[in-house]
Amino acid sequence: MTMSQSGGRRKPPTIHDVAREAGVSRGTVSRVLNGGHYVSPTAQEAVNAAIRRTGYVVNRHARSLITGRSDSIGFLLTEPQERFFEDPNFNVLLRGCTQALAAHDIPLLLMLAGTEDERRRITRYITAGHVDGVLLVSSHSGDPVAEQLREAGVPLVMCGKPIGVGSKVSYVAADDRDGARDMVRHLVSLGRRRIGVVTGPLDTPGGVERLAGYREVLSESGIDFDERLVVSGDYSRASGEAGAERLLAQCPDVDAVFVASDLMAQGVLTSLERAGRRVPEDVSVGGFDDSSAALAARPQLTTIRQPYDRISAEMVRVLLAQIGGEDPAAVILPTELVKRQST
Amino acid sequence: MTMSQSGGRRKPPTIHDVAREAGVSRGTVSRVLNGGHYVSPTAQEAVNAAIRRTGYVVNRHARSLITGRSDSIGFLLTEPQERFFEDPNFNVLLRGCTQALAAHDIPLLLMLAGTEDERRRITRYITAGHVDGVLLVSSHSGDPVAEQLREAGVPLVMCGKPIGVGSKVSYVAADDRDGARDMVRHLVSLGRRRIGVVTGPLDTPGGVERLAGYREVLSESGIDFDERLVVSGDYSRASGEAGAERLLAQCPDVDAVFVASDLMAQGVLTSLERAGRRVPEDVSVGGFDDSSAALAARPQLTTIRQPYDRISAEMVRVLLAQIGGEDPAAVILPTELVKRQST
DNA sequence: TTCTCTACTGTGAACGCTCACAGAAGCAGC
DNA sequence: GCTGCTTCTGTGAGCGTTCACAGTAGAGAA
Repeated sequence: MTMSQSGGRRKPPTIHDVAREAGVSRGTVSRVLNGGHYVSPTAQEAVNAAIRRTGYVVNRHARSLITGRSDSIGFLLTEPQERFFEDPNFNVLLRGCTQALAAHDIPLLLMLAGTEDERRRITRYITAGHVDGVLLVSSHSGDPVAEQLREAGVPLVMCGKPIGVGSKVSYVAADDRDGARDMVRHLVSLGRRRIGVVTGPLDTPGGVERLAGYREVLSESGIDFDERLVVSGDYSRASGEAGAERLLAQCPDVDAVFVASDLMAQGVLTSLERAGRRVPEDVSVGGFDDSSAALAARPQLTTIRQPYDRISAEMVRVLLAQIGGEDPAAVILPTELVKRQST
Repeated sequence: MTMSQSGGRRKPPTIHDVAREAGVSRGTVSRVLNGGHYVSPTAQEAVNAAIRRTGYVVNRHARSLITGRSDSIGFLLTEPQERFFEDPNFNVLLRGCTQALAAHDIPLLLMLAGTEDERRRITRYITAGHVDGVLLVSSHSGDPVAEQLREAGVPLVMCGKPIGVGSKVSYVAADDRDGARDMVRHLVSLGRRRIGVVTGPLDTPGGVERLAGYREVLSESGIDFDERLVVSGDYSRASGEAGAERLLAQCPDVDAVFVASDLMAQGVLTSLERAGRRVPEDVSVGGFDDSSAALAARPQLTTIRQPYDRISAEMVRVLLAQIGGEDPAAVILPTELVKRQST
């Protein structure tokens, strides 16, 4: 631990120093560092002891120079910054990914593409090979970035099912349709019959699937579909508020609302309160995500839990597999109904 | 643009290829890449053309290997993950820092230290020299990480004034005391006299300063200080809610509350509503931060705007200066009163 | 002329690592 | 004995840069 002497930074020990200290060659030290195959137990131990004594840490740049890997991955978010500021789901995902990557000793480079310029700059950075792979979060449908990265041969995993990209890109998503079914069945079981829905963007698979689940349950329950009960939003709180207002105007007899995100559901609660409707007595409200917004809402939201911890872990797993040469893969994870006060 | 051919990744062009293409030597290309001093206009142009033609991008690892710099910086957040999930201020800061760094073509490594183990792992990573400097966000007072990094000689800038660390560490902060004064003066100007306060953690300078500003205005306004009007929180929504409850129990005649963060103010609003107090008619509520929580709250919060865009820009500026050899610096930025519906 | 100075250019030597290869040692089978 | 195989180890080369240094050319001064 001679390293942590206060003051300036002295020159750190190299693999050479460790080799000398352990009485072996550079090659042997390198082999120990990279899995320890074809190394005698004696040498193994001597090297490990030398590493501890010298405080050696590998120089990642020297390694990368020769291996061609950067041993770092990018987390790319192509959303307007307002959404990043508002939606806590990103933070959960971000945290999950850093954690999963940390287990592999891989740093995460944060890339926020709020504007077109930034998108271009970041795409150039990535295709230049400065990261080994990319975790891409983008609900934004017409987003060309996925296609560009795929074409450039950059390993890529998306969060949520992509649209308009061939089957060649990996993704990890929750089972949107099934989650929606669970929620709407729950609302039906409470005796609700005039169930409104605030959808996500209908040019994204997530938005479409959640609406599809809603319709399925209506028909299996013998409830007629009424298109005036359907309004669409963009996952933002404001769009939830506006959506609920339209809903109330079109169908004053609405007795439940299935909202495609917790954040929009917060907005729905605001509108309902302003309109004098009590939740859950007059109107039941169901959210989607189980983000911190669900707990922050008054009343606390009944919602569909997306397993973000598993989603992020799977994203990392699939990405690393792909970097290791495996084919792209799609992973769908189950959701869960969480009952709270709003229904 | 021969690079972006679909399919596998071919070997990228090196500085050597560019040199050959431009009819100059490696050294000249390198000089052009690094500022272009001592290069003739002719050579300059030839090199730039060759770079464009070949699609050359510098290999950062090779550069780092020789310069000893990593040309990347770490954004370290030592907070429990619940806070990261709940508080949008982190996102604003994160966005600002990535943006400011992007202008220098420096990637940001995200480091989230939610647990003690992670803190250790990350500290080891940083002191190993894998980043050139660290942007540290930590309200957590007894946090040893700043001192450790300082001792290891790692360039460091903190967000918010640090406690318990010598004057040797840089920081950028908003003028907490002045902001608090503005808010409390505003409440006084509305005729409020029984002004409660929900403080931040009192083992942090931010928490202490905002309380100090409150007391100063009371005394300049000839209002007696009543310690039953003071409760302390930890910046979380829940602590705001609990704080307001205690406040109402201790001083039912409270007619205004100055809350040291917007998130806590949201909690305060919840408690006041439950207690049947109207905001702003019965009780005025003032927040602090001007985060997205202030706009999400009902009614929208009057608050003190912290200039997060400038804070992040200054953090990056100071950090880069320090990496360049300058001494640590402290920067205090002015705040601004933003009037909305809650007062 | 010759010398000095400035502006520019090329070259070899690193930087710290991994990888391929060559070799050594031990052991079995003929 | 030789051959082949396995397990282990050391060595040289090279990854793509930058940096220090040596050198060249041209201008101006002595």
